[in-house]
Amino acid sequence: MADAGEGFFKRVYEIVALIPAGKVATYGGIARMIGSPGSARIVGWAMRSAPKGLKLPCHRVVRTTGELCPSYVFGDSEIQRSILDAEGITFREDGTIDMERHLWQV
DNA sequence: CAGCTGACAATAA
DNA sequence: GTTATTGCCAGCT
Repeated sequence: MADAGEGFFKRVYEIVALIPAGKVATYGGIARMIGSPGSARIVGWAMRSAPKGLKLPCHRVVRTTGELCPSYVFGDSEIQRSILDAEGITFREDGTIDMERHLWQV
């Protein structure tokens, strides 16, 4: 990777963009793939500052608890559930994602 | 140049 | 078991 772009952000975009449909990744997990296990917050921040042209599947990025962030939604809180459901993600009774079943790991 | 903020995570009480 | 606090790294003002 000769081009570093924005540096850390670019790295996050690459990881998130590589998340296959039907799978989800955690902020801390992505941060760890980049090489900064303590920058879980930066990953989330990268999503927030992520240009829409990249079409990053932010909905596939969830917390370690399997809970999605309340404010990252594209349009409405119900949208993310619909998207993930369309991707093949299964939700539990409490509205959290089945991490054991959809946690993306290389 | 220095300090603050931020879509999280882990540990302690 | 739940709730609160601290720690982390990188960008932005």
